[in-house]
Amino acid sequence: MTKAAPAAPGGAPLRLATWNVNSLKVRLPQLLAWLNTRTVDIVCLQETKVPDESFPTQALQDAGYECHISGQRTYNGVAILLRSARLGKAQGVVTALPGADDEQKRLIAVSVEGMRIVCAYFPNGESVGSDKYRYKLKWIQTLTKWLQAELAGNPRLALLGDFNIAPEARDVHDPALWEGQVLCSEPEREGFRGLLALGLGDAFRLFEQPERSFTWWDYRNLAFRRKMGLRIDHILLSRALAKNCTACEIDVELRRQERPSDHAPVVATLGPS
DNA sequence: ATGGCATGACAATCATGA
Repeated sequence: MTKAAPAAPGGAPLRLATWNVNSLKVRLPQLLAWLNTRTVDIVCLQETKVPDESFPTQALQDAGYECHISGQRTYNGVAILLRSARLGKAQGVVTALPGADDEQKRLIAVSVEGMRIVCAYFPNGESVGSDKYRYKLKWIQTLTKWLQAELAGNPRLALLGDFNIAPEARDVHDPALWEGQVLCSEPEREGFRGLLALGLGDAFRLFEQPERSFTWWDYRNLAFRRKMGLRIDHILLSRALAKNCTACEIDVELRRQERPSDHAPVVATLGPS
């Protein structure tokens, strides 16, 4: 096992981000522009919707990132981009959730700089009580068990992704409207708390945040303009990483752009340990 | 009111998302 390296060698902060791009093909120009203006070192992407052979590896390499991918046609698909100038080689790449026993590409994990980085696209769940909802709850259970083992071997662990869970009422624009609905139901929230119980902290809630902070807004009904959103994209940090976390923000500007993803990125900053 | 919009596969609608 490699020795845990400092979170921020050289003292420069390390930035970790997650973004559900809702089609990497459509969003690539925005992603490249974003990477060009923001210094993010580790980027977790969900809903790339692109098979591995069509992944825009060259364009992202040219932008300075090494790509680790687990994709499929049409649906799902995840990737981790590592900024080569800042980070060493990745090891221990895992491209599926062990034990999940399905074809859906929803998880990728890498070890880099003594950290275990897990990028996840949780199932949506469709509606409470549906087959997809049951699949979601089971998937979360499988993830939780696997993470427990991962944490035992890698205490410096970050879980980033589209969780498709709004953990609390304050993460919902209209809690009464959403009460008991998919993304907000109690079993899903229990699942989220089960992840916290592993010793993970919600990076966003380590800090004072504006009210009505969300990461997803429906394309319909002018939901973004009307601030009708949910906070369903998260960065969870193990204690060893959380104690060095100095900021966590939602990059709302990307949702304001032309032809946006319906999700905005979340970015966490780790200071020197 | 189960729609509204966006994406991909596919060639007019349909599955899926959240």
